[in-house]
Amino acid sequence: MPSQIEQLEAAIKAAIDRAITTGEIVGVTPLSISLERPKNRDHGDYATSVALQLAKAAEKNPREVAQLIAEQLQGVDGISKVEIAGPGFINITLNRADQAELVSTILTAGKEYGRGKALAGVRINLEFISANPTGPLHLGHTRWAAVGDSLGRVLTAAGADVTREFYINDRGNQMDLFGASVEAAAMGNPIPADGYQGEYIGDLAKEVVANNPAITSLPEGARHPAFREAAYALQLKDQQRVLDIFGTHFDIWFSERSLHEQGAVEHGVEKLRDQGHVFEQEGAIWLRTTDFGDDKDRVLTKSDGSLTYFSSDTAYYINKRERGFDICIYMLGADHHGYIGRLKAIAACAGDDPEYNIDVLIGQLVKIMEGGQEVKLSKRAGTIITLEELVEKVGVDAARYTLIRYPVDTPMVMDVDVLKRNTNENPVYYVQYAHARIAAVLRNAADLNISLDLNNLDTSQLSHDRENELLGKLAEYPRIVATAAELRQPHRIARYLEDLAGTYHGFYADCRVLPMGEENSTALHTARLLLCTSTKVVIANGLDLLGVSAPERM
RNA sequence: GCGCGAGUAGCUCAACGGAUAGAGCAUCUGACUACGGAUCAGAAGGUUGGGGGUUCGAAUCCCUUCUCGCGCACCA
Repeated sequence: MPSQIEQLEAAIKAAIDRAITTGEIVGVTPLSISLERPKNRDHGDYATSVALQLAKAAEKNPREVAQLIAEQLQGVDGISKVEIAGPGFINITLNRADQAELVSTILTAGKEYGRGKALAGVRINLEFISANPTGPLHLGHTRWAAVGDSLGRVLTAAGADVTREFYINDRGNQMDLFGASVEAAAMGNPIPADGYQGEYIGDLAKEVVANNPAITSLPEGARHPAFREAAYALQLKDQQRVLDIFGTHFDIWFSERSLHEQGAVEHGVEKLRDQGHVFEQEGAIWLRTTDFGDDKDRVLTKSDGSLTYFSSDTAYYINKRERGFDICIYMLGADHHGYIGRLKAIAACAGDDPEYNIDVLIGQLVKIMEGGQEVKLSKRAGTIITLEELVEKVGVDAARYTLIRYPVDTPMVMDVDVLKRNTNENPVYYVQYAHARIAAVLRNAADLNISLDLNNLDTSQLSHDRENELLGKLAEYPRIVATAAELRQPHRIARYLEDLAGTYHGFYADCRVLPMGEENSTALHTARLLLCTSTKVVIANGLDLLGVSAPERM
């Protein structure tokens, strides 16, 4: 059954179609109609500015266009009032009882409510975090661990076929340096000057030796790779362990080495050569990315024959596409924003559409405050905050929620002290509290043996302004999910939930849900309880998209 | 120098090109001796960094300028 908003949208389109067919206005019916819940309640339940948008092409006064559409909307089922306001807004008021049908829609759909088909059939590769396996995941990775995971859930909810992928940068000098650092720690030698300094290196060294005591007596040539590989395995396992705690799961852990082992780099270069964008100069092999807006051409194979990191990037992209992904999403840190141009250029060089097949999201840095002071993050000073430490400080729910709550392109400040508080300063509790509060009401209702049978729902009971407001908010949810998926912005879900929770609390303050004292339960109590239940479903569905729990009790 | 991002209330941040720019915190007023006060109602707080432009309408798009952050390797 189409949602109320869809029905309304269809009705407006039909009205425009008709006006165009009869020649009353000139133009084309827009694919989607902008419909919004007006902030001002005097402006009805829904408002559209479509007449303003059509006016120019129609060469008519916007109010006249609005008038033509409004006339058609009069008398449409469920619409009780249509008004034209301001420069040409159409304000629509719906029958309250019809709106309450939504309760039934939500409860019937359950967990499915909010899921859509906007991205049905689209195969998406979602790559995020992709840290070097040379140390613990830190704050910078944590933002992606939360947002990337949530985006995966949101895209899935919009119908996409999503594969979450972690690209392991397990090749190159950094790995050697990492291995050498662990080895030095184990052998009691000083850590190399440009090596890894953190305390964890010593811990890794101990663990490596404990697992294989003979390792220290290997000849030097064998010892170095042995340490590197052992430390790599342990560190990767640790990253996986921490992400598991954080509730972030990957479908594929993709090793950069494996890319090279299967000859994907050579294959990629061949493919790009076929497309005509590869050239040689000064003994090196280049990709002419400047053909597609990059600021300089990039080297694939150095003059000494070794491969660049960039060649891995190209091979990896081509590999993803050959695995059948329509859209490759990259989530990168702000220090990688220079990659956008070259990644897009890779796609273009491979013959793809850089506007569609590849999507690069850049996340700004997270600052962290504790004790009223910014915590300076420094590897040298040992003040790196790891994902694990953050979770220990504030818990998974608060950490995830806070990180997701902001659009990734804004730098954000996380105040650890605030996250420890269970107050409104900490929006996750505000939302979770609404859920727990409903759960409590439902427990009480069960004690009173009040029927929650949908067949007993009398929609005409829900006529209070607060009920109407709550219903309107619940109706928005599917659109919010679709928009969040389309714009790759999971924070919209969090903001919506805060709004919904606030609306619920307002309803709760003014509308008594359970019978008082000896009072018998009535159709109104049942209707309100079902409204509460549907609100609980939507909050739970929304929190699930964030990977945050929806507690029955707090 | 070039490129990318950011600049909105005292603070942290929202706002598909839409109506009076919104929340939370902080400040000030109020509200339950019956459903969870981790709540609700209200007040105050703004030249959306500055200046131009586009249009019915701009925080949003374009130009310009200032400030901050981050990048500009045959490194990984």
